[in-house]
Amino acid sequence: MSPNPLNELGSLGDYLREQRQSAKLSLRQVAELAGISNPYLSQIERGLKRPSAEILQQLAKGLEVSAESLYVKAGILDEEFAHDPEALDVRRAISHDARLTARQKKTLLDVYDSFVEDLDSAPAKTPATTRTPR
Amino acid sequence: MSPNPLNELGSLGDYLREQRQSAKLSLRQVAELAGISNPYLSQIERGLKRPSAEILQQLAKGLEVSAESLYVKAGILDEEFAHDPEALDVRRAISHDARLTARQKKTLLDVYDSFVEDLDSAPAKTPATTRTPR
DNA sequence: GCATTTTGCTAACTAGAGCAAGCATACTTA
DNA sequence: TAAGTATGCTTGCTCTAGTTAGCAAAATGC
Repeated sequence: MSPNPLNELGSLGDYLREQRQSAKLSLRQVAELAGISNPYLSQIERGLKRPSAEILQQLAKGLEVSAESLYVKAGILDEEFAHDPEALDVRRAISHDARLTARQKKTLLDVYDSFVEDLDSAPAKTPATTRTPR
Repeated sequence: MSPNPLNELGSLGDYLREQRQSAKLSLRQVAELAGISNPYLSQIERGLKRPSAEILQQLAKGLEVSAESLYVKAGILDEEFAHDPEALDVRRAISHDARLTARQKKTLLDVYDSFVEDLDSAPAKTPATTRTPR
């Protein structure tokens, strides 16, 4: 059932270990800085356990990286979302708007697509289906 | 020990229950949409259990709100971080889109505004204190 | 009136996050 | 060489997130 089996987990662990080693810190040091136990950190780095968001927050603090970047690697946050959205994209903005229902999003996206379709010379774009950005 | 004892938890639960009721859905319906058990959702709404980020993701999908907004209420994401990319950015993205004519922009903005206008009674981002109970 | 469904909830259980204690190997320093 | 320490890891354990089964009260139908 778990949507992020161990792929993303391993990637997260690798990233954490890289960060720790490039900072020349031991497992115990980072564990202490983050306020978690060192055996547990060891298991996280090797992808054996799946840390909660709370633990990720503490680890981010200890490693001096952003919590959001860890969330992204753990698969609980969209990458696009973490990247500060200076680059504005209408489709993306619409699909992330918490105030819109799914149906309203589809309506807006369809309208938008119909507008831009006209100027894309003759693209024969996919008409109605909501294309998930990503 | 836990940094977010039950304060933020209660706020999250209240928010979830408000969203569900304003959508006129039962516990079981939302639980099914989100793919979680209904007793568990009941406990989350009453602030008795602390859902993981994964569960919050599924709940966001079922309730058609952004996962990030739930993360904020659960205390695992900074408010500022989730703030900007929502309401503001849709309007801004539209008005900055070079592919749209002025008239098309106005159309899209009008549609968008009409959508979010309806939400005044059921706001997606309550200031957490003022609850307008219809 | 009584039966059926729908509502939210309680109780008992399972699985896994996160912990303290301890182990084996490598690196010091005397 | 041997004593001391730092490294990462394994072993059990506790606690709680999340489950299934089932309850009492409210709504709906016959």
